[in-house]
Amino acid sequence: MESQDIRKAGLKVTLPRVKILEILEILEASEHKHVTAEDVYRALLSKEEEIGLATVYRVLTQFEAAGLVERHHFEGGQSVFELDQGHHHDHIVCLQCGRVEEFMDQTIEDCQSKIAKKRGFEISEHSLTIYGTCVKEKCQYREK
Amino acid sequence: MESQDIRKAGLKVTLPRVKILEILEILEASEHKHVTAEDVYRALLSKEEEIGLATVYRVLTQFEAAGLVERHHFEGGQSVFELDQGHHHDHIVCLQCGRVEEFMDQTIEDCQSKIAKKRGFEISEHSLTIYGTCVKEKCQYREK
DNA sequence: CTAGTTGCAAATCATTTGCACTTGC
DNA sequence: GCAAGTGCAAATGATTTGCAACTAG
Repeated sequence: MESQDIRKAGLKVTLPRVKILEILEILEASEHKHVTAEDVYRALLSKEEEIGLATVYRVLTQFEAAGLVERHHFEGGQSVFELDQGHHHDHIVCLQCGRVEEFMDQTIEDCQSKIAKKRGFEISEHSLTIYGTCVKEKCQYREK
Repeated sequence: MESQDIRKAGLKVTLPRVKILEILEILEASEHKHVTAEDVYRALLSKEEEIGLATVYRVLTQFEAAGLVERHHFEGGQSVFELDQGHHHDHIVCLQCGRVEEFMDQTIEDCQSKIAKKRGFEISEHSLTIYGTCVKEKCQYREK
């Protein structure tokens, strides 16, 4: 019941918010869970929902602040959002097809903590993204 | 002699290009070698150089293509440039004062290659940035 | 009822581009 | 001399904001 999450975030349970969270949850289960605000907006349109792009941006930003959603800045301008799955992970992005895979490597995490500690930095977050080209078999869908 | 680098990049040796490269070289030696296009533009203005912001953007982009300069996308919108020092490194950024330190960890690099290989990705580049707060003693200059 | 939300249009910010005017080579 | 480069103003694209009209609690 996603309305609980919205309420818990201190936000009113409104149609736009419910619909947007719904979209994100559907995408979460798909191959294509990393989306731009524009993507969400188009998904809403295709479901006949009359929700403005400005609202999509506002809601995604509020969801981010509430920890429901994560925002990433991959190469290429637009912000990319995904539902917060609770567990940290990094990304590997195919520059040809845009496909995004997730990974998490404890050795890397540990190294980062060590580096930060050695330099007297208190880590608040970090972002690691590998860009490359994925194998032909997987690199099929050429979107955008 | 920086004009050599410009010529080698297949670009005409013009005043704006020389001046911009000069600025970047001076900054390179300083504590503050990661700069926005706007920063470079202001540095030029303070040296009485009449160079337009559009040109700064154009030149930085050309320098990037030529491998003279690296462009990073830290949090906060603007692109950040630095002279290409020839050796890869990652960044650790203080969210309070904006200070940037560089680091490079072979273990992390190796892990990344391993991960990419396992997933059939051919790495073309990667970006790792740690965000945090640095120790009080170093976190002095509150710029911008 | 009323503070929080939304939609829309206009504003903003970083960056890019069109074009007439220079300037290296 | 002429292609390449520049300045400026206008265009762009992503995101944000002002504000009057709505709606959840």
